[in-house]
Amino acid sequence: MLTEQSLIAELRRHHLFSRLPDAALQEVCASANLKRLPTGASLFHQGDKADRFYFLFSGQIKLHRVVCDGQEKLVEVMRAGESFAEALLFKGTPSYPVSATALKASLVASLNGPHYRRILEQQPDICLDILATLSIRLHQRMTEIDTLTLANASHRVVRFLAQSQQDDSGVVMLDVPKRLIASKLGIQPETFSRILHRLIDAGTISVQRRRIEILDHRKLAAYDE
Amino acid sequence: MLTEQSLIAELRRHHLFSRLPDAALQEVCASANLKRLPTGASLFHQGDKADRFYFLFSGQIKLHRVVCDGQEKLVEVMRAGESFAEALLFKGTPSYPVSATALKASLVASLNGPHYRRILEQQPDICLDILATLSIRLHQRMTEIDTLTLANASHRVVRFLAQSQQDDSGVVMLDVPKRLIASKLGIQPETFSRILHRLIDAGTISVQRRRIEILDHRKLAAYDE
DNA sequence: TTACCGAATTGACCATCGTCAAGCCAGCTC
DNA sequence: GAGCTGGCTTGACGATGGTCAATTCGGTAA
Repeated sequence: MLTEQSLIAELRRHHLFSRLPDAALQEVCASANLKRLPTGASLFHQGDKADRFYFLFSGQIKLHRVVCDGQEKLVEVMRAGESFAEALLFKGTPSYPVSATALKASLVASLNGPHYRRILEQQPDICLDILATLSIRLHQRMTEIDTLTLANASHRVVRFLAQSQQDDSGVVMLDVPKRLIASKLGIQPETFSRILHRLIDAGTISVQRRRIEILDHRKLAAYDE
Repeated sequence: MLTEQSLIAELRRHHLFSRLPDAALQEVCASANLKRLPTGASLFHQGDKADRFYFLFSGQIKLHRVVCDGQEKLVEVMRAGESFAEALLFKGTPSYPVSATALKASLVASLNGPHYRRILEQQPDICLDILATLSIRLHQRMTEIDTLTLANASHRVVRFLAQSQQDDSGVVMLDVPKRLIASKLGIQPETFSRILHRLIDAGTISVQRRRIEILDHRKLAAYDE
């Protein structure tokens, strides 16, 4: 069971709350709702009125967009300790630009947006923090646009692999189904599979289930020029 | 000739400066440089250290990215009265993610970033304004990613046309060369030309040089489903 | 163990779009 | 006017990647 104490302690580790005075943080928690989501449950839908934002304690939640012809595009996968939908607090007429669905059983705190916003007005230093976060995210989206327009499918996969190995071990563990990866890269699952196997045949990588190992970094980099 | 008075008056109309106390704005202007750029001149390059941001008084400036194979991708066209590169003020290690080049003879104010940032720390309300701007821009980029991944070339062109008619007159005036439009849409100039002519043949639009008129809105919308 | 279900893979086929090359048109200078 | 330049257009061709269908694989439950 999650106590109010441990809730506060978790939030403290996040940059949105770390510099908040104790009283303000207590206030925020008082107006928070805890939600348990089983796998596949929806948290909110694209287009819903957005007056709440979220903090993910445990589990995994995907943010995705649905477009006219019913196709689905993965935007981002949120993990424990991350917040999302907080950027909307500042728009005049906020409605969620994505849908949020649990990929695994998850525990989230639903926080009152306008309430937090009023507290923020007293905390210019946190504002600057958030500005930094947003400008970084904006930058990420820009490189993503690069990748999607200027590179073909193979390049996108190679870039994805290069960006996904956190340490330099050369190992990439996928924590979502391959079809979602394909969706994020803007290609079909079949194409994704074929490209991986082309890389395997060339001796560039090896794949066991969701574990991908980069065998030849040089050869991989050569693709991306 | 631009006097300090008219410079201040122009800046006042921009949301980054409109709520600044007089003294603070004077201070900002004092550390500003005015630059005249002839057509084709470069203001800054992708990757340069970014400690200044800009306000465009007159002319037209393109923000673009250059990628490995020498191709160029249009990100945005800035017009008189707009500011740019201000999002970088908040990143730890700022370097421009785009290059800026004058499309027409332009007059820009180059402003001291860290200086402005220090002033901002005293102005939480302006911080919130900027947060709103950034979150809107983030949203724009997201729909752009949608367009680039989930739609084929024809859809992209149709969306572009639909979004580009400011009033409902059905007239779209391109203020940059077609090749740059194509670049922004992530397609080749040849493909852009062919798609426009397909729409002309279908009686959906008419084109005279850089003036595009939408003749049949329903038929155009039917493409984008 | 078997049965089952969704994910992943593989093959065949084809539309779309990029590439290359040539030609055209508008605006400019001389 | 002639000639040049750069942007735009048009055609031919081929590679890339999407679609559809069949098969295999992996995990779960009976």
